[in-house]
Amino acid sequence: MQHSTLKAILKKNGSSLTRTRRLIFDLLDGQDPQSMQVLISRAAGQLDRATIYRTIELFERLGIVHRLNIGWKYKIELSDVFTGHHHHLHCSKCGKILDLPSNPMLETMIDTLATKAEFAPRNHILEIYGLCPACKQAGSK
Amino acid sequence: MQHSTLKAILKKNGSSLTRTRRLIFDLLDGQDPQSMQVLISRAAGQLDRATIYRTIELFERLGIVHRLNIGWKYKIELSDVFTGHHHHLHCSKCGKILDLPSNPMLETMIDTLATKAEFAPRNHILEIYGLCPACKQAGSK
DNA sequence: AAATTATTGCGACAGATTTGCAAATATAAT
DNA sequence: ATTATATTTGCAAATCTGTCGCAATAATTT
Ligand SMILES: [Mn+2]
Ligand SMILES: [Mn+2]
Ligand SMILES: [Zn+2]
Ligand SMILES: [Zn+2]
Repeated sequence: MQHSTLKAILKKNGSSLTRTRRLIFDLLDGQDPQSMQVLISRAAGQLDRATIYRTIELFERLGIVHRLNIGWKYKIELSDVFTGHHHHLHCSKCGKILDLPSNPMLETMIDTLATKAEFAPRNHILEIYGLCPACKQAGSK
Repeated sequence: MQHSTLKAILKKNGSSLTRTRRLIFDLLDGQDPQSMQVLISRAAGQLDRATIYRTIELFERLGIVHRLNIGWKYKIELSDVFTGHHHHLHCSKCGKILDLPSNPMLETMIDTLATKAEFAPRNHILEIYGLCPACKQAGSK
């Protein structure tokens, strides 16, 4: 639904919005973070593996997506530009990843702490691990 | 310098502190987070690749080390037990990784926000990206 | 010391990511 | 619209990363 923004970002960097790129964007839009393997299999028959890697690399370079590490592997999700800034709650039991909307107090505190350390913060990633509501329930029976 | 703590953790889990394990621990002690490739090359001639992977896996399982997300790779550092809980400031320019000591207010706020979302937080990772003091200076000349 | 158990090295291997290059597409110039 | 130019994609091969089975070594127990 944000193809115009996507196109603008690409154009600004001298690239164009091709069928391939729209397809990959759509695979990510509105979904949980996706692994490369899932993206590759969802695009099977339409796109080559190498193209997907190259496109994700391009998207990351232009700030369209970013990578999240999940244990050993990583997953891809659209960047804050498309989703709004948020953090993640990772359930250690069922593996689900929930979004935690950003909180102004928290954001301010993070920037303040970094600044006090003479650092110039630009952005950050906060991943919280624990039990999701469902698994927390199940555990306390 | 914390070989006794290391030995205790290993013993508690039915493993022993071998020369190999002490060597890998020492490669991590006091250093910035290390990539597997660096660990492997630093131990070249002394330890096999497979042994290093197996040892890091063991260390992680026992909470001796943990993995850190750096872009789409990861690096290893000693866990909070040895370093104290802290976060990281990543310089986007020179690549340096600085430690940011944990702050009680921040920790509380993170746990509170997760709890409000019906989640049971156990731990978290906060990585801040931006410019380190040196690069910030250089940029504003 | 002998027996038992844990640890390590050494291939071989499977999966993930990258690369070179030719074919296909898109964009710019007649 | 056609031709020239630059970008993008697919395909196959190469490389890198992490894993596994198994025999050799080292540590622990009897
Ligand atoms: Mn998200
Ligand atoms: Mn650190
Ligand atoms: Zn869960
Ligand atoms: Zn720097």
